[in-house]
Amino acid sequence: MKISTKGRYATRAMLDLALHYGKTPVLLKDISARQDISLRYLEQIISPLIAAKLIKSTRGPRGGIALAKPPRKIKLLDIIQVLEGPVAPVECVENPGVCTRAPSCAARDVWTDLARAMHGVLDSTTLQDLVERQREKEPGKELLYQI
Amino acid sequence: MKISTKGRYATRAMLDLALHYGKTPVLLKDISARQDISLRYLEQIISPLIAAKLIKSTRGPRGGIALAKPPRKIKLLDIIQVLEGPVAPVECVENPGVCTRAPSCAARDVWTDLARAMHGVLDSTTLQDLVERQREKEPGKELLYQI
DNA sequence: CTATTGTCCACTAATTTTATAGACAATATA
DNA sequence: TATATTGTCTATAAAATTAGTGGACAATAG
Repeated sequence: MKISTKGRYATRAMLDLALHYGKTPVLLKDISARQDISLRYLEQIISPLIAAKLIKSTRGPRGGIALAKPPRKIKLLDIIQVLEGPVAPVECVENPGVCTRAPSCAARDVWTDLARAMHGVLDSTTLQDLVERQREKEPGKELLYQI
Repeated sequence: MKISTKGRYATRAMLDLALHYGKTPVLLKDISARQDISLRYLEQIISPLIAAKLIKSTRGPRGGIALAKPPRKIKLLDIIQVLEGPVAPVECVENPGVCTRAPSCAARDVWTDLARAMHGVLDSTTLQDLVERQREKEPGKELLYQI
């Protein structure tokens, strides 16, 4: 019942980008260092986020990556779905065809309730919410990044 | 973000037992057949449920297994926790020590919210609830089992 | 031209999941 | 008390997924 490192790292990387929103692009190398994620692995996590148009990238000197939209417009659900696939505890919730018992399965009802509850949280939390929580937790810390 | 077959099979097996609550013990072999779970694998799923005192078992002829308490007293959360461990999307929710950033990690707050939402559903659903839903879905079906 | 920065694809290691197999223990009942 | 019936324990293995590495390549600012 765990989220994988890809989903977790993606969330941290996106929060990192949100904290730098509106400034110059952020280097993968810097996210890698700040978030303790190997540069090579981080690439694989960023790539689908670019494909999903949540991140835009610029190559070459003074390049880097940045959020493609304001933090207020990006939900956690958007991020998690890109890296983890559909948010549901079992496949039959989204795709009843995978199990012949689905139509008469009471257990499946619970998995559906569970999926709804998870969506409720992830769909109502934006990167902006995380930015605000982060700034409460570490006031002043951001100056380090602005030098 | 999926629950494993152990958690799913355990839920189905427990619902099967709940549907037979108050009658003679149920054979592992019969659950295996009805729920399409290999007998050998089912054993491994039942065993921790016995250790957790959710199921009691009787060996020998006319033996079998049965719920240790009424379906109304068994929450889905009890079952899932036995087979899947703590219900949380990441380990740092339950055990902040595993990650040095935990105290100042805004992402962790979301995982905590998510864990709370999941608990909310699983803690408020009992086997009796599932029994009732199942009987609505398949009225009459149980006669097959009572012969 | 060249240093800088991101992109793509293949591969490998580690871990977890999903089982299978065999020997064993308890007990009802004939 | 012999025997068929039923659950129990431990080891092993196949398959899938997760997590991570590595090398060559592409774009671009200055």
